[in-house]
Amino acid sequence: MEQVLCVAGPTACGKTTLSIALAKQFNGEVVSMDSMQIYRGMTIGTAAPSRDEMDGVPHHMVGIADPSENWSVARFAEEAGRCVEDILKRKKLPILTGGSGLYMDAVIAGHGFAPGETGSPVRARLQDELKKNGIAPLLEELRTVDPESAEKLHPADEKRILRALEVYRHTGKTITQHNRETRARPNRYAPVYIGLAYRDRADMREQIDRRVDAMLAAGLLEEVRALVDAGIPRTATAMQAIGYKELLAALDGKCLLEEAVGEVKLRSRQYAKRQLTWLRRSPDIHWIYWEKTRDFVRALQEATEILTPYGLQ
RNA sequence: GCCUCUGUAGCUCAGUUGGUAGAGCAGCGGACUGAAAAUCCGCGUGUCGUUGGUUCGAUUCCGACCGGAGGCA
Repeated sequence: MEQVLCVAGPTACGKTTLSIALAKQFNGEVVSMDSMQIYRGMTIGTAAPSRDEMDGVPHHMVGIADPSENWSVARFAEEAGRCVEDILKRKKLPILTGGSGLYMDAVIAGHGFAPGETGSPVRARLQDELKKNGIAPLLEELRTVDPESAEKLHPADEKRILRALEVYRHTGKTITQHNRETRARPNRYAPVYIGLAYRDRADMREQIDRRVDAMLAAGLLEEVRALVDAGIPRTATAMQAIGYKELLAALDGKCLLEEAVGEVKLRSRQYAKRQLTWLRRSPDIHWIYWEKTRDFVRALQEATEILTPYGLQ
């Protein structure tokens, strides 16, 4: 099985910088594992690497989609999988870098997802039923066809209840069944994980705050305005990105700019916490911890030591 | 200076006709298989401003003091 290098970690922890250094040292190319960096015209708010930062290292899955398109994990994994294949074919090392844990897992597993998509008739129908009758009848329906998942899901978790029913209505097979089958299949790639994180939560918070301020100074507000002017609907998936939905509220006059900025910082650190929760369950990550500040020279050195036993050098 | 209001969790505030207190937000933890920067779940972390008094018992009642807001001068 072919090896890929993964750089994971919560937001604002230096994944981009480290992965570019690693790409240079190991003859690699970066494949972004980020649900929002795929959208064009959102470079400031998603902290997507600029040409300058890339420093000649080829990057994939960044700025490849129009913000009015609604992408999903499934579509992303398919496309990113192609990039990885292409890199391997050219005898280079794929470096999977990004903070969307589910996306990274999906690319490594390479299994595909059960059918269904945003805006499909089946999903629209389900949402309609939810709106009309509430979640209770739908949860009841799920209980009769897939008691296991009905048991596992919290009654308030409407999104997943709908999804479970969607899979069943599409295929006649339960999502429990589907998940069991895909989990049993071997992964498509052999990942080597490097995780970046701050030792101290307070230091991470400071870095996040600094970065949000830097984003504003770099013109985040103008970037958001440009998306609005381009006619991107407020309901677009891209507009759910942190930094965008909050500043949009300020542009709409629903709050002050400084309140919106505070909200961006808050949502960012809550996001970082969720990312850590996701990553903590994986025992295979080799963590590199920042003490107070980010020292990339030391991190690159540590990473190199971590990777040597895997035959990467 | 006098009068009125006010001081309870990190923040905004509820409450206890006297039996040491609880919401929202924040925070912390968890989940996650086609919206994932999304979505969902769990957890109260406290010298009840300080200090005397009354009382079996005071965060609650009374006094003084300290801080804050407003009014009158």
